[in-house]
Amino acid sequence: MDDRKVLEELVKGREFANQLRQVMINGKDNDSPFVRSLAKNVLRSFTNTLFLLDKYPSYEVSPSTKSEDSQESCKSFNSKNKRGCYKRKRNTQEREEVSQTPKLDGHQWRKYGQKEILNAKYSRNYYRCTHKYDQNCQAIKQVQRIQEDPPLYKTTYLGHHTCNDFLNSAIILDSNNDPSDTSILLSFNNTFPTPTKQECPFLSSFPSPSSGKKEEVIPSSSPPETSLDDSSRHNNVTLPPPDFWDVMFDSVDLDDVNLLLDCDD
DNA sequence: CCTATTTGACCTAA
DNA sequence: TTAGGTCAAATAGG
Repeated sequence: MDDRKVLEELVKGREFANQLRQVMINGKDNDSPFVRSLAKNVLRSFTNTLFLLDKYPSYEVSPSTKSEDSQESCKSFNSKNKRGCYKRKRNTQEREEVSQTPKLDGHQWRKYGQKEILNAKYSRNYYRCTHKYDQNCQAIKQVQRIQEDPPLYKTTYLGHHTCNDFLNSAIILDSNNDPSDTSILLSFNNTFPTPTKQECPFLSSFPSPSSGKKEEVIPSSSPPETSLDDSSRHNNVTLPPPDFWDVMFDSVDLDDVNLLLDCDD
C-alpha cells in the first residue's frame, strides 16, 4: 500500500468536501454542475483511498465474525412466559462501521431500546429490522455516538437481513438527476422493490409503496432529547446527507469500483 | 385507531 | 453483582 498516495487522496477528498460544504452553505445552486462535479470528486477521492487501503468496499472497523448460526436472542419461556426472558445473542455475524451520521443503510429499522453505557458519554440505541416479524428478518443494529465534534457514530450490525426491503439506492441517485452519473447507477445490481421515502428525507417526492405499511424512519424521527444527535435532523434538505455516499458503497461490488474510478467529468 | 418510540423493568452473561 | 441487551406498557403522533 502506498501511504503517500493514500494521504494525497485523503487531502484531495478533504479539499473537495470543503468546497462542497462552502457551496452548500452559500445555498442556492445545490444542483449545479459544479456541485455535482465536486461531489463526484469527493466520491472518487475517497473511493481511491479506500481502494488503496484495501478496505473496499466495506471499510469495516472490525470485521469480526463468527459462525453463521446466528443465534437470535431467543425467548426462553422456561418457567413462565416472563417478559425479557432471553438468551443473549452470541456468535452472530457482526460488523462495525463508523460514520459521521447514523448510517443510512437502505434498510428499515425500528428502535426497540436505548441504554446508557458505562464510561460512554452517549447512550447506545438498539434497532431491529422492521420486518423481524413479517419476514422473520433477524438483523439488528446498535448505534452509538462516540464523538462530539465532529459527530461520529459507531454502528454495529448483528446478523444479516433476510428480508427483501432494500431501498432502491439507484433511484436515490437517480433522483439527483445527474445523467452523467450512470456509472454509479450501474453499480447496483439490485432487485430492490419500490423505493420508499423512509430513511430518505430527500426522497420525499417519491410516492410510498402502495402495499406496504407505514414505517417511520430512524433515526431522524427521534425527538431531540433522546436522539443520537440533532445533526441527523438537518438532513431534510435537497442534498443527500453526508453518509449518502456510504449508502452507495454499501452495496457496490469491487468490480464496480473500476467504473467509479474510471468515471471522469 | 393504529403504529412507532420511549423508557423502566427484567433478564443473562461475565 | 453489574453492565448490557431486550421486552413491553405507556405514550406520542399521524
